Amino acid sequence: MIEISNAELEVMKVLWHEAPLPAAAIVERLQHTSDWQAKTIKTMLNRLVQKGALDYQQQGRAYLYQPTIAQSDYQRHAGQHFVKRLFSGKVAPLVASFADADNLSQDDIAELKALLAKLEQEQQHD
Amino acid sequence: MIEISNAELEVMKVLWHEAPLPAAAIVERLQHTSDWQAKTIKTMLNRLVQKGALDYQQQGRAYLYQPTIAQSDYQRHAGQHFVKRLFSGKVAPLVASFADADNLSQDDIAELKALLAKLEQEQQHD
DNA sequence: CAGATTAGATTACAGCTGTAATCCTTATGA
DNA sequence: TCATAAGGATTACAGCTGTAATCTAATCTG
Repeated sequence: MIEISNAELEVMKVLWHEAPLPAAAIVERLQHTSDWQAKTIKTMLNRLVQKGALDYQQQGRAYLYQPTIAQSDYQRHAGQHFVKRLFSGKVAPLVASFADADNLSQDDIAELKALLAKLEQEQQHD
Repeated sequence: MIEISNAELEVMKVLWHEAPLPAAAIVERLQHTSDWQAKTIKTMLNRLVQKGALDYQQQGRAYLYQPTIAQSDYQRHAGQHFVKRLFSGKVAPLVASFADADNLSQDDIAELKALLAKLEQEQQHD
């Protein structure tokens, strides 16, 4: 899987939210949430294209960029990788660490319960 | 929080498992699970000391290394950080992505259910 | 048409990382 | 005692990353 650095990820997020976009639009969106220079963002667009995480179509003189990887695919992959690295591949201890950090709201708990219920449901139908 | 790189983390894991240890013992343990040269491992010990993730006591001519950070603290911190970066801080979607990847065993599901039950229990007592 | 602006391409440069090798000092075995 | 081994300290070096600046070609503007 393609390795995407921290800064590059911010660019990917913009395009996962809306694509394709020209560089100018990406720059504009990122300047709301970061203090990167336009040149910096261009560099990252270049690197992401070189890595194969983005591709583009030419539109006039400019490019329209878009992701080659779905956000959900990237999230799934990176999640597996992270949890393997730090939690021996088990997600439950990570959730427990969120609880320890008081970072599980009532909503989060409800969401997890619903998810587990759904999984058991599916289990029944196997 | 101290940044620990991938390779450095493998060294930390050895010492989280057992500490303090002299470099020789760390090298010996890592050579079972990696193909790093002893010199490479020494470099990482050095860097980890410089970063403040390890400290040591001198024992004769050698050092006895030990972590300055508990594994659970590092896990909690890194977990928060990762989930914030990729899942907007919500852990439930990460768990869902594990389910999508068929990476939630019956045991994992049971563990999560137990955890949620315990959290609700605690909730009652607030 | 000439100068200014703009798009992307190329270059820059320091710090971190992976992966060692070399250096220096001290202990140790022949 | 003398060479060697063993510890740690220092140095190496390429690739990745963050953060741009410069270069070049095209376009817009007056």
